[in-house]
Amino acid sequence: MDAVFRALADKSRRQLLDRLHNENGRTLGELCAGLAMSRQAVAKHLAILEAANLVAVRRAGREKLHFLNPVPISDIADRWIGKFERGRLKALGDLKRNLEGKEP
Amino acid sequence: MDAVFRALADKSRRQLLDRLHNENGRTLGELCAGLAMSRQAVAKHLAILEAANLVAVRRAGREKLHFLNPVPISDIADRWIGKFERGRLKALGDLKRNLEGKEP
DNA sequence: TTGACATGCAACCAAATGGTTGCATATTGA
DNA sequence: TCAATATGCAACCATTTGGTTGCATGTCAA
Repeated sequence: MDAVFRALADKSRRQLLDRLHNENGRTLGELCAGLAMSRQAVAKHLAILEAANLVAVRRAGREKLHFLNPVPISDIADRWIGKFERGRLKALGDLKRNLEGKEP
Repeated sequence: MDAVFRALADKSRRQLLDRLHNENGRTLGELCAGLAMSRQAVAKHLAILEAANLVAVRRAGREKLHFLNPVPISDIADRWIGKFERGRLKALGDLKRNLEGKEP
């Protein structure tokens, strides 16, 4: 879980996930194209995403195909965001009242 | 949005949000209690959460009350996670097929 | 076989991060 | 007033992070 949050903290890695979301099963070389970054930098990012289980990999000869795994993101939504979502309207009301200086 | 993801990347900061979720409107001193960390470290974390708009603040005399703001988390769920959630089942099926080496 | 291509590994570097300590400021209450 | 309390600010430090370069390995295709 911590690895997932840390992996998502970087804009480049979120962009890589976006690209995989659009076209799944890309090779490292394909993912590098047009990213103002060296191939090795992209490889490191993908390794971090892979360690966080956000990206799964299949070797095909000399190529390495990368696939988006949406499960950890789903887990965030379910286990962590859901907790705050449930109380969202209540919290918003409390927040407004509290910032105005009254007690709820 | 980037600030929100980066703020959420740290376990201590997520714990602070959890504590505010349980008991909203805590002072800095209260939030420090029992956290193996100096007051200044906690203050820095709260500043980061405040900059990301995840925490709102009200001064009350010499105390500073901290309130959870669930909106940015909700925004993540809506704008970013939702994108992956929608295709979750399809992506999972594709993932399984692709890792098995067949084409979809 | 052999050259071109795709990826892997390692050393290195600058900047950001998370933490500390020390001191300053502001508010409360006796 | 004045001491205790609550927070703010700044300098400093170690580690992590995101990036680079250089070279090694593995695979395809002519």
